[in-house]
Amino acid sequence: MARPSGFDRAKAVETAMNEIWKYGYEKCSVKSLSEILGITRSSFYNAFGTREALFGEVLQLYLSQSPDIALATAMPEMPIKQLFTKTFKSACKARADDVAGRGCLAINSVAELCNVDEKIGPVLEKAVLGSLVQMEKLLQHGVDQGEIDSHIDVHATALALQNLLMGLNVMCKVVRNEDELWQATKTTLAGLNMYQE
Amino acid sequence: MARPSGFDRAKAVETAMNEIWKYGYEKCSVKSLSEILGITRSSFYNAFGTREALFGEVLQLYLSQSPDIALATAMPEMPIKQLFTKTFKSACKARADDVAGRGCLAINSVAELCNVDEKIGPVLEKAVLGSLVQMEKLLQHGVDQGEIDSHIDVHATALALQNLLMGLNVMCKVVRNEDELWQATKTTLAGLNMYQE
DNA sequence: TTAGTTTTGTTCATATATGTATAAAACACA
DNA sequence: TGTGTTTTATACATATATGAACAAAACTAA
Repeated sequence: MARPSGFDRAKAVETAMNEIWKYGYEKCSVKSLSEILGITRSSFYNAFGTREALFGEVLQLYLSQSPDIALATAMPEMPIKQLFTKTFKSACKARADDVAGRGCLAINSVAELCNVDEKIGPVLEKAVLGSLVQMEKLLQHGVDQGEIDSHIDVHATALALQNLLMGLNVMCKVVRNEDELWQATKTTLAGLNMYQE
Repeated sequence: MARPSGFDRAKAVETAMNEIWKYGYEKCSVKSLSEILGITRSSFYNAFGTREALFGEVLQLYLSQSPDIALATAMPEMPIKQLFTKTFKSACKARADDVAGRGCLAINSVAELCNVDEKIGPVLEKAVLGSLVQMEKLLQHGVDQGEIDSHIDVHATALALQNLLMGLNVMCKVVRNEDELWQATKTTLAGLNMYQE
């Protein structure tokens, strides 16, 4: 028994995501976000609490549909090298396909907010380190399966792959062409002996 | 025959650089910058014209003293692989040594402003693409000298190296440890067959 | 010392920003 | 049809933001 909200909260988060993705967190004030969502600041504060809290929701939504979400699979069906190859390739495509050249919301935010914003910084850090751990797990799985050479340094290779992914997500802001993004990525993947169509 | 400035302009640019490096461009308003420089906004506008113009000067200063400036050498004395190895290693050290974890001002700005700010975006883009071209030149030089295998794809390798550099400059915001940064970098460099102590 | 020029201080104008407080409206359920 | 709860609207308070305009101060070189 309460008055229902006059707008779709889930859609609002998605709209906010696209706005923050395009312009960055700092540029998106409560005022500007409220205007784009078509609600008053009053409703904004009521629905989301703070801008920072909304960002948390936005980040979760973003991560759940980012191009590299495929790597989050607990136990992949595919061979690991194929999984990496396929995922990185589709990331290149996704980045190049974005005509606005927004890059990666998460990585943009890391660059903008890590070691700057006391609240959001650690959240982003955790996401990156989580991805790194996952890379390591996948590699170890590949080693265990006999697919990947057991002599490799799993941790170092995971760091290299994470670095490749982050680099790609910045590079794509400048290199807008899928072929070149893929050339950079494929060359590195192959060098790490992780390339397999 | 004119009243001299009451502050050191060059030092002011350096102070502004450190401020923007730490907090990012958008967070540094003319008001906050003026306060840190110890001048009035009036003097700020008089001395620098606009915030954007100041950023141009800041970027130039930053680039002239960034860890990877060594790559800008027209004709290096050192073997190319050694040059890459040494430069990337010192970049890892510089990033890890920064207790504030500011990362790279240029890359932070690329993430923040490319495809967002109409004026500054293209300037940053040009800097990145310039660096890429320089990578390619160095590689070609290495090939010409017989140091580097002539079968490599010079363009693709340059893209991979540029990607490595950009990745490192974001990674370092989260991975604050020199050893791990270097592991990531060394592994990739070695994979690209560009590692040589 | 004065004339010319630049720097600096102050004010004006307008817009944005965050967050709170209070009142009005709208709805669901009993 | 009330009643209670939440949403939405409006207002308040305060701080920041940009940039222009104009006056005052400070300096140099003739």
